[in-house]
Formats: sequence, C-alpha cells, structure tokens
Amino acid sequence: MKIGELSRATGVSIRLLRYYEEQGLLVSERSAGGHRQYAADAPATVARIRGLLAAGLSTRVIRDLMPCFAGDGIALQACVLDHLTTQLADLEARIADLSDARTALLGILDASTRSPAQLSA
DNA sequence: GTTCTTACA
DNA sequence: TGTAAGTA
Repeated sequence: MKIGELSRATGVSIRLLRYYEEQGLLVSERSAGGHRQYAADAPATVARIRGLLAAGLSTRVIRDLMPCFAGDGIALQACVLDHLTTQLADLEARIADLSDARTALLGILDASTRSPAQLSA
C-alpha cells in the first residue's frame, strides 16, 4: 500500500511515517518514481512502534528491538528481554544520577535556610 | 491529486 | 512535526 493509505489506516501522519523510516523503525519498498510501497502487515508494525513509544522507549531502543520481531515465540521473547533489561539498567543509572542531584540540591537549599549568603557561594 | 526531498519554524 | 517549494 502507498504511504497515504497507511497513514489513513493507522491514523499516523505521512510526515511521521517518513520519520519512522528515517529512524530505522519502519521499512518500505520503492516503486515507480521512488514512491514508498508498504507490505500488507505495515499497519501492525506501526501499531507496535506506537505501543513501544507509548511505553517510553526511545526510537533508538525501538530500532534495536525491531529485528527481534522477525522471529517468534521464545526467540522473540529472549531478544526483546535482552534489550529491555539493558534499557532498565540505563534507566536505573539515570535515576541514580538524578537522585544524587536531588541530594545535592537539598543540601544547598538547607544550607541557604540557615545562611542565605550560601546561595551565592 | 499523491508522493518525494530538503529545509525552515 | 507542520508546511512550503518544485517535481515526477
């Protein structure tokens, strides 16, 4: 199907569909004058992309995840699990950094309560 | 009329 | 992401 049809079928703008392709999340064949041609299961792929995006995954992670869906059953599960555990580790590292920043900020605030001059230091 | 690429807001 | 321009 053509990009306009896929757009109407998924409710995703043509602009965004091209962006997904640019990010390596969606693939398409080219025909005639270079027009994109999508497989019949493209709507399902787009739905999967939107689901993962809604789960807070970055386009980068989703891109790495796409090859997993080529397989099925346990293979798919192992592949996805591997990427998601990595994603979880990254997320926890960020939480740790934010927590440290929070502690530091609270410290500055607490000190300024006793001596406002501390704010300029 | 639809799609394409590039580029700017 | 939207939109404009100039094509195919």
